[in-house]
Amino acid sequence: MAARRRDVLAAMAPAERPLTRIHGTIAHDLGVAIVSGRYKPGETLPTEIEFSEQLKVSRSAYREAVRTLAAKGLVESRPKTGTRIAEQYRWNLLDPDVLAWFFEAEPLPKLVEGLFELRLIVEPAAAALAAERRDSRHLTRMREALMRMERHTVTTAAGRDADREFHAIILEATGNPPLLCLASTIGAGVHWTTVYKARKDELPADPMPQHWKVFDAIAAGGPEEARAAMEVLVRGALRDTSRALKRAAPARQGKRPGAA
Amino acid sequence: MAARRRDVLAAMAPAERPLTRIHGTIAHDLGVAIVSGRYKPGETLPTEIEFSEQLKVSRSAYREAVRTLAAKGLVESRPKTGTRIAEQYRWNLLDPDVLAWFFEAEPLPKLVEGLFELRLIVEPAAAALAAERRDSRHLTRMREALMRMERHTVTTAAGRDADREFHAIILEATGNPPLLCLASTIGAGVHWTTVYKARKDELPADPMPQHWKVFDAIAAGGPEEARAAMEVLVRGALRDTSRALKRAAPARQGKRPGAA
DNA sequence: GTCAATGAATTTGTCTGATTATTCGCGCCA
DNA sequence: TGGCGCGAATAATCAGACAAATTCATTGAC
Repeated sequence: MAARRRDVLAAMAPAERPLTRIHGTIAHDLGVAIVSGRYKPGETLPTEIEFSEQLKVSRSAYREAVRTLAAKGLVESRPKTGTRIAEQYRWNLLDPDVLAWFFEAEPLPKLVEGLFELRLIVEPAAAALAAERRDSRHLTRMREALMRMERHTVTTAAGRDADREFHAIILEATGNPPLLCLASTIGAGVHWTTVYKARKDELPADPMPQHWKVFDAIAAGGPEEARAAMEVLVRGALRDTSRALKRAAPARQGKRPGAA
Repeated sequence: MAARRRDVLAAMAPAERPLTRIHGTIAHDLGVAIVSGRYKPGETLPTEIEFSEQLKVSRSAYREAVRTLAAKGLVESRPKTGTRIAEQYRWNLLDPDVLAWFFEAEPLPKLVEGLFELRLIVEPAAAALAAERRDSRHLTRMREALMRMERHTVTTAAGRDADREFHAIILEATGNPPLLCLASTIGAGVHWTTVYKARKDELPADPMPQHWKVFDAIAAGGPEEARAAMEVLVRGALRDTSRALKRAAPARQGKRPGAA
């Protein structure tokens, strides 16, 4: 019955969708359409009435979806002018949803690189801070996450979740709220490391020894050791990922202008 | 810009308000009320009908405001359950609006400390990256910002803006989009450094020499020198601020003074 | 000829009220 | 005890009308 309403945005799988949660669906689809470049910055969307009719939703539902996007910096609306896609530098790339939408389509290499550079800056420092505080409960959770990761291996979804969780717990262990907000950002990087790795035919190196080294250093209360171990870990991930990106790059020529 | 309809949230000055932009006003006031702790995590707001009547706005305007807050992780709504304040760790502290709302009331010391720790992690690394790329246009803009800052001094709003801009340009000069998103976060820290400094009776040390050192190092293409100079700068700001925070802490008992 | 004021058209913003979907909690029954 | 519906409460969606704001073209004055 329903689900025909997304056709305008994405003529993709007609998966049945609950009749409610329209707002979420519209926001999601529009968000993906924007970050994937189907709508470009500066472009203005059709008028509310027109677009909501195209999407087969009421104007209020559509407006609420646009509010969600505006809150994340993706669009800006003004009377008479209409709703237009904001410039990229205004997008809140650190927002978990925006990041997820980005990675739903193939993300821009520039963004992935930036994410890894950010990891390289933040995670070693976070590991050092965590080693300084050395909170036992966080240590327990880290060990559990690593053991779960070891059990499932990073080739499985459960293993990747455990991997993300390990990195998130380290951020949490710093006791720094703003730093914890970067968890989803870091998590996106972690996730895509393993995905890119898996795309390479080469058998990826076992990530566990490096992870355990980080854990041991934090557990031992050695900030500098933790920092160093984490840096080796992230640098390895960066190396693998940028190799995979370089190989994927030629296939992307012409598809998207991609500037910053 | 207050209005009669905000009385429920903030019984402040009853200045007349433009008839539109209601959504923004409500989102702002509610956002401030939440981050300042007037509504606590777990609490549920009154029903849509009830609350929108209290606020003297239509349900649609109220709902759109709630959507904005939900997009930033501050609230979660579900049928039957109602709209409830999300747990703090879900709040998107890196969102410019959330941060601004936080600083509209007196921010929690924990948050300010966290912000400075983040600055201490990110800014030296960003300065080093900027020194590596050494883009001439960015260098020009940095110099202009610093000269403007020198002209107005940090005791003026224009001077503080120039200060923030200088730090933002450095982030921009890294060529890293996610890093640039931290500009508002860093900017909040920069801003509050000067505010806290101004509250101390002592004459603050002239910040310009340190700023010029950072600029010179970047312009000279010396990553390590830039990193070191920026670290000195931020560490100084952190020292000043945490001193002011410690002194302000006793004054925070009980109720909260007005905002700016 | 240039600039300022005016006004109309267009688009988002707001309001109202009705209907639907979802979910929690309770009572019933096995 | 434990699962299964039933009902009530609440957000979610819909529909349509009106208000406000801004752009843009036109007009008028100097």
